[in-house]
Amino acid sequence: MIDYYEIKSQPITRVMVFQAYKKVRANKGSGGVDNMDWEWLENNLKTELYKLWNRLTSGSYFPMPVKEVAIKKKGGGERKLGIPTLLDRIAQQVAKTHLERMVEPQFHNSSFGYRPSRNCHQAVDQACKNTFNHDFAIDLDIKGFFDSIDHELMMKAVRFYCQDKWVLLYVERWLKAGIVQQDGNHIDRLTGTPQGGVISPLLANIFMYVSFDKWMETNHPEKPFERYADDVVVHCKTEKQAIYVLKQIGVRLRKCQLTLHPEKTQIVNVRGKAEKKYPKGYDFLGFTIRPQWQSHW
DNA sequence: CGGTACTACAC
RNA sequence: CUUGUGUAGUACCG
Repeated sequence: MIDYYEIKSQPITRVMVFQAYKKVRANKGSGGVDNMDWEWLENNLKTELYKLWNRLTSGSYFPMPVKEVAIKKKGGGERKLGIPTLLDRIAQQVAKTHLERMVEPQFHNSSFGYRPSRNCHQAVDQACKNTFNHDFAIDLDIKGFFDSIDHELMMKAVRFYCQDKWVLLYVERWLKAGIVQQDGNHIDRLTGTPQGGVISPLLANIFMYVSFDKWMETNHPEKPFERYADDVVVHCKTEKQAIYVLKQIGVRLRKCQLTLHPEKTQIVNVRGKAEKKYPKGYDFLGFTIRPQWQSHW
């Protein structure tokens, strides 16, 4: 339990809630488990936003479970979305804006995904540059990234960068929020952050900053990399280094309860000394990167 | 500068 | 029915 006096040091204002409402509404996304739609919310806007603000500031805000929806991936698989209620998405937007302001300046320069003023072209551009003077690249991907994020480690990471009680309280509640499956069954969420949560991409970046970016900086500072969410390229000079670093990364990520995707993770030899053993190019963010040239599809 | 309506791509 | 973050483009309103 938390009381008003603990959280009023970083007050949530009604303006913040209204701005968040406008931002979330601009997506025109569908409703969550309560089936509330934008038309209804607009008709009851004053009372609903006031109620939400009041709950957020008092610490009595509890999110509803997320609505699970399976969508087809173009790769052929299935992706499980966890769709929060409209009001829960608005609440997340309030916290996301606040938390992002605190952590964003500290993020690694080689992190490109889900970040303001950054795009995949910058990541691909940097990958191309690093490919010129590094013969080997590790193209790695994390299996079920959003779904496997450990809650305790996630909270530890957030706590390190933000001490606002209300942020910590609600981030934990959003992580722990239940799931209502399409057949109507309620299940608990033990790991992961919902794919569909406004704050999830930011939480993912915080998690990977601690688990990977910062770890690379201290343990392999001479190896440049580019990270876009869970899609990473690490550059190495030699085959031996590539094998060793990949192994170390695997160990590190496992300590953070993450697993490398066995199919999508590979060592690439961009200049042909070991051309028999490794592929000589790799796909990154929709581009194919090879030694002399780069092509889109 | 603020807001709306679409489109496309990455994850 | 299908969510989210980010980027880019086009049109429009104040």
